[in-house]
Amino acid sequence: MGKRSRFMYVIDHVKEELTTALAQAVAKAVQEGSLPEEMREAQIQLEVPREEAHGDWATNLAMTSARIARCAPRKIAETIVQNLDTEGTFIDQVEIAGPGFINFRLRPDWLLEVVKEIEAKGEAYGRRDIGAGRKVQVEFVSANPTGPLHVGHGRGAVVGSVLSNLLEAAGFLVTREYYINDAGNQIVNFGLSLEARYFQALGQDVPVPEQGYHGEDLKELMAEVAAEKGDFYLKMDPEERRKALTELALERKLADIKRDLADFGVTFDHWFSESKLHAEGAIKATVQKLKEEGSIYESEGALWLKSTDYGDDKDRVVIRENGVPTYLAADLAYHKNKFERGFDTVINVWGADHHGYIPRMKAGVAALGYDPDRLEILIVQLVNLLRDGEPVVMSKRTGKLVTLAEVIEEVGKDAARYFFIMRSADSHLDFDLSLAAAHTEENPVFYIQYAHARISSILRQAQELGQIPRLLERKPLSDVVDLAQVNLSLLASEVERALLKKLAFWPEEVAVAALNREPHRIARYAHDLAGSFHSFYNACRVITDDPELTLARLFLVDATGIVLRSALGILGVSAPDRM
RNA sequence: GCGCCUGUAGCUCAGGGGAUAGAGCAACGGACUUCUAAUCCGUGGGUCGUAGGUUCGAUUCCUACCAGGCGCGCCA
Repeated sequence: MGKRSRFMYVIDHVKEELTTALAQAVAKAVQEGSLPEEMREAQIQLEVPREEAHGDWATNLAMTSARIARCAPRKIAETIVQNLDTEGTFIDQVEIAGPGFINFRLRPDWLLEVVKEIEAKGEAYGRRDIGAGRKVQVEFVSANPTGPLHVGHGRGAVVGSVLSNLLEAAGFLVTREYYINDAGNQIVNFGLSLEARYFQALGQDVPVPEQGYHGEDLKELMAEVAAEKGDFYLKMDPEERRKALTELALERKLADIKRDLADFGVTFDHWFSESKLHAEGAIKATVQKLKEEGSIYESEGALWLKSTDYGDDKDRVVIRENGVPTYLAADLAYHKNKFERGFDTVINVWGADHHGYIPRMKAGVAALGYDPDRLEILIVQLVNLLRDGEPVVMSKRTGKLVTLAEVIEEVGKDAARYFFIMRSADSHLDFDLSLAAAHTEENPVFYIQYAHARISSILRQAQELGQIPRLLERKPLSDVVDLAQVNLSLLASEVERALLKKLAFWPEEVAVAALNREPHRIARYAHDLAGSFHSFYNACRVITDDPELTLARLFLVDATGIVLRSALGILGVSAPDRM
């Protein structure tokens, strides 16, 4: 039952039964001549009706095929229903309603299978093989190492990290990558800024260049360097000096970034250096390849990519008049490198301020001979930082933003991660620091975590009272209690069934979220599941003097805990045992 | 001017070609001798930005317009 494949769940089994039954009914009706031949082509769509009264599942098949069958929807529905064979399936009742919906009600025991499945699979319940082992690279954050991470980077970091976890759960082989922009013009400016700060630290009045980096962090860093090394760099050749200072600063800034991200639960498999592309001649090779493809021309002394051939609205410079490659050139070399590494799909998580860059990047990939659909770009809208409902803008004259480290410090890792992922990526996010930091009331993170703490608490008490044997932390209850001896059909109340149904849909949720690249769905699911659990908790006492009922409910509680941990695990939010 | 995102309850947002549009917060009224009240139950609250179009059916898709955000470099 639902166990044909490792990744086929009760929910999939039910959907398949419905689809098969409908398809066979249509085929039979066509054969009898009561429906026209064209009906065989009809697509079968299943949906979960909003209204409980409309059953567990419904299909609009009769309505969508009314035109093709040249017949009134309700008439078609009747014909289909007459030919429906539900023998041996979970389908219990079928009715025609409204303009021609066919509504299905399932046998109540289908939900009990879900408990068995969750107990059998543990936290693997919900895993999918829709990725089928295909290799996906997710590139995210990739903030310039010339300054600290700020709040804006936080959202991209969480979206990328949760999306990666989600894709892994869906059966993709995921590589998480950070592209370090440690070359090019900005690094020249970075070096000049460092040099100026260094001189300043030694008491010389040298201004930071207009185009340079004015942040306090560099001032502090160079003050440290001056304190450690004194005037060591002063006597060096200026070019050597800037190079040395740049290398030292990049190393330290990158270490800071890695630490901040690690504190945020964000890790990477690869840190990819742009400078490596320059050093290895990859940029030259990429431009050469584009030339061979006929996508490069010369004009005004520069080399241009004919990106308009691939849908961009203007052509783009790749090699400047002065011979220096543009950022785009490096990025094209980088993406060529990605595809050469064998990724089937490459996903870039970008801030909304970079969305204008998409057409030229896609064009470049196409010009290099790769299918541009293999490059997906997930745009994450910008974050409005608030405190008590009031905007928190620039903090100082230099335009210094609130750093990610400060936010984590103020609201904690779990709350920060949840707030960054709770809205869809294309919605502009209001992040209210005071709300996220609130350890009481209206904080959704604690609402979810509290549900998990309650679950742990119940299981703890059941053990202390001797209702169940000692259980290893976070192991399924079925490890110590024989589930076959438990009467799960006692889980029959409305709240219990609502909770079971929520659990049944977890694999479906993982699939939909992964396919649509919508990690925020997992946050919503976790919140909904916690809500279903809280309602159950308040309506049903778990530990009672009725051992049979107690055991059945303990399994429901345990199964909820397992799924809640899976969802929180994907979100990278902790699941506490007490609060 | 052109492009991308957004416009849904007082606020923040889900949802989505279907049957009576949802959640959280805020407001109001209830529930702790019982496994954690960081919880639950109930009430009120909506021309789904505006106008057209496609469709058996549009809040959802298309077009135009209005409003907000972001972007339109031989910057990254």
